[in-house]
Order: sequence, then C-alpha cells, then structure tokens
Amino acid sequence: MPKILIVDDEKMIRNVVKEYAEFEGYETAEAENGMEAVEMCRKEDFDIIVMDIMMPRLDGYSAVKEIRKTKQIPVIMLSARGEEYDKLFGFEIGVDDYVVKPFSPKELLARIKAVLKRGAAPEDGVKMEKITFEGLEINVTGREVTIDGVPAQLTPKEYDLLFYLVRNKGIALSREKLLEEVWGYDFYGDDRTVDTHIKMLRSSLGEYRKFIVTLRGMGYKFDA
Amino acid sequence: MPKILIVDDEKMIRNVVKEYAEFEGYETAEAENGMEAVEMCRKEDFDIIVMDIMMPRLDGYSAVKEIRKTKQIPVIMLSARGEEYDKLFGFEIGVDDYVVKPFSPKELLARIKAVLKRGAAPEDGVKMEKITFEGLEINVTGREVTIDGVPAQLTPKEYDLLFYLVRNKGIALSREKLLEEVWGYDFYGDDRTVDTHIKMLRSSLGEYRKFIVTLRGMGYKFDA
DNA sequence: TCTATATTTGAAAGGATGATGAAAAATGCC
DNA sequence: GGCATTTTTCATCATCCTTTCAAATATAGA
Repeated sequence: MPKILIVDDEKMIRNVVKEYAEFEGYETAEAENGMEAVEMCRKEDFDIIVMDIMMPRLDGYSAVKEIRKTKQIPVIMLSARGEEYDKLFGFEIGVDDYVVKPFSPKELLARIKAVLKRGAAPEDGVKMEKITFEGLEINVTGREVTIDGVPAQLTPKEYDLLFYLVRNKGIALSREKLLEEVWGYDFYGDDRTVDTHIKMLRSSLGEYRKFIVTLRGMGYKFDA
Repeated sequence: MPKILIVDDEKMIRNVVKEYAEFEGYETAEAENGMEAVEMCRKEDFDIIVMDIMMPRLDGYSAVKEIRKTKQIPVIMLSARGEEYDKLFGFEIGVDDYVVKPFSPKELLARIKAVLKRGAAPEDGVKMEKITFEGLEINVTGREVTIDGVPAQLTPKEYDLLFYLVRNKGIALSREKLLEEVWGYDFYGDDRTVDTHIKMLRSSLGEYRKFIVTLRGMGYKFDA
C-alpha cells in the first residue's frame, strides 16, 4: 500500500489527513516542518507527499526543492487561499497538485489517488517559465502566449483554460472538472460554456488548435 | 562554499537567515551592528553581506561605505518599509539588492543566490544607475525620470510604481501584488487605487505609456 | 443508412472590468 | 495654521468578455 508523508505544522491537520488516509488503507508518516520532511525523505521512501507551504523552520517550497534534488516523489501542496504568485512558483518547481485550505479530506484523498494513479512523473515542460509546443509558446511569468512568435490575444478565460489544459497535458478532463478548476467551485452555469470557450481558444490558437482534443462523451484534453 | 556575513541587531532575524543559509550549504558569520561588521571584514573575507540599515552604533549604510573602501563585496540591504531616502542612498553606494522587512527567507536566499551568481557584474538595466527604454530614462541614483531628455515630474508613488514595474519587467503583476510591494503589506485600501496610479503614471510617461500593459482580469506588467 | 446523441458554431444579451475625471482626504511645507 | 501637492476614494462610461441559446454539424451505434 502506498505510503504518504504528511507535512504540516498544525497537528489537527495532520491528524485529519492521517485518519482519512489510513481509513483508505494508506500508510502514513508525519513531519512537523520542511526540515523534518527533508530528513525523513533521506531515510525513507514515500509514494507521495502532502505538504503545507507556510511552516516554521523550512517552508514547503524549499523543502520540495531540496527533496526533489535526489528523489522524484509526487507532491500535493496545501495552501491558504489567495497567493497567485505562490501557485505560479509551485508549478515552477513541479508540484503535482494544489489544495486550498480549508479543504475537505475527501477531496484531498481523491487527489492523492489521482496523482498516484497517473504515476506522477511531473509533466515535462510545466515547471518552466516558458512552455513550448512547437510554435505555441506560453510564457507563464508574463501571462503571454505567442504563436509562431506572434503574440496571441487571449482573453483571461482563454488563457486560464489553456494553462489548465497544458498543466494537465495528456489527461482527460471532463467539463465539470474544467468548470470546477478553471471557473471555480462556485460557478453554477451551463456545461456548454466550456464548449464555447474551447471554441474560442481553438480559434485563437490557429493551427495549434490540433493540441486540443475532443473526447466525445467525456470532455477534452491537451495532447502534444 | 560561499561565506555570508549577516548583520542585524535583532537576533531573531540573524537566526532565521543563518538557518536558511546553512541549510543551503553556505557558511555564515554574524555581526550585531555596523561597527562589528566593519571589524569582521577587516579580518576575514566574505562572499556577500546581508546588512540591516537601522542598527545601533553604526548604521548599515555607513558600514557598507566603510567596508567598500577596501573591499568590493556584494551587499544585500535589509530595510523596513518606507524610507525613500534610504533606497536612494543605497543605490548611490552601490548596493546589489534590497529586501524589505518583513521578508520571506526563501526570497532572501533566492536573491543571495542571484547576486552571487552574477558575480559582481551589475545586472542589465536594473542595477545600473540609469535604466533606459528607448526615450524613457530612469535615473535610479537621482530618482529622476526623463522622457526624450526632458525631465518628467513624477510624484513619489508614480516613481515607486514605475520602478517596481521596471524591476519586474515582463512579469504579470496583480493589483494585490503591487499594493503589497509598492504600498506595503500594511496598506488596507482599495484595489482601484492601483488603477488610478497607473493612469497617472501613464499620463506622465507620454508616448512611453505603451510599456505599461494592462492584463485584463489580472493586473499590469511592464513590457519593453 | 437512419437515428439518437454529442459537439461545434454563430450571434446576441448581459455582465464584469478597466479607464477616466472629479472630489475628498492626507501629507508635507512654509 | 494654511496652502499646495499628493494620494485615495468613488461614480460613471466605454469596452471587452462571458455566457446562454439555438441551429448546424459531426459521430457512433442500431
């Protein structure tokens, strides 16, 4: 059974995650801060790490960076709401998923499962500042997309959607999943909205529309 | 491994920096005030100095000035927010970077790395006395902006905003980020304040307003 | 091939966002 | 304290973006 390392300075959080995880049959271990997590990873192999960002001693990002120097363990980050910058930075170092506090343990477990299932090899290209697929270039830092060198005029939603698709390159994404992740859990609108935005995104991407694949009866995915 | 001299009168700050730095493999030494720092630099060579400004006995600026008489050691200044005068004066004596308190150790370490990496060679544009984009010239030393040779009459906030945008050239900056960095983490005001200042800055920049790009749904960036 | 189902597309209304101007509040200077 | 300058708030307007809807098209299965 997979072994999870839970890193958070709040004991409450650790306990909740631990309890749910063990109920699902996972083995668990705990660390109180980044420094401890790094040390534990030196001695022992884990299948996945659930790591808080704000912690005393060593913060989550630095810890992940350090751990990743030697081991390619998938990581799910826990973070307080807000902080776009953090998200960005997180993907730069190749974090596998984000869960925003307060979270439902059930959802966290679902994500843990998802990450474990997909084998977790961090998608190449994603952690870079610039992600390139042939002539399609996404400058994450500058929030800019160029097509064969020419800046594409994406609307905010188009950009967010593209970025999410790319981050989950090769993964089938249902319309609901996209709505939840790109629009937000509090969006109560039509599923077809996704279709329309896919349409517009495709038209913005020109020939590189080919990367956006329709999965009939399922949703979409980015395939490069 | 590079050796860092940490100068601050607060033990807490020294400890945090020391811990992070040592974790990254740096050697560290500490001094409690400017005078001590000067003496230590007489006896020993350091690769970089992290120096607070406000300190008893001898302040950070004077210390750097003194040290620089004999040795060209890169310096990162720590400062409390505010103090425009400080910033100005800092660039005059050739400080390599500024970090405003309260800072994240992570960020400080990143900057230390950056400064060490670039040797002592001033980074293009930003650390120089003058930063120029076509006819837009920013004289950092004199805190002065000229447009096609004609001095522009920027207000302090306009200057700070411009300077921050320029320092983060090409990077998408949200209104919150700008408020936090330019106004300070303790500013509790309207997001729209940024808009107004962008408006005024643009009008001050004349044709070079083109460098300030609006990222709808996101914020602004300086694009040159 | 025909049908049922799903997706793509176009168009239009409504909504959200940023630009702008003006006025109030704060700041600094004499 | 009073004046000038700067900063902030606020309301309005124009614009762009999002969403919805319905018609057209494509796909898979019978």
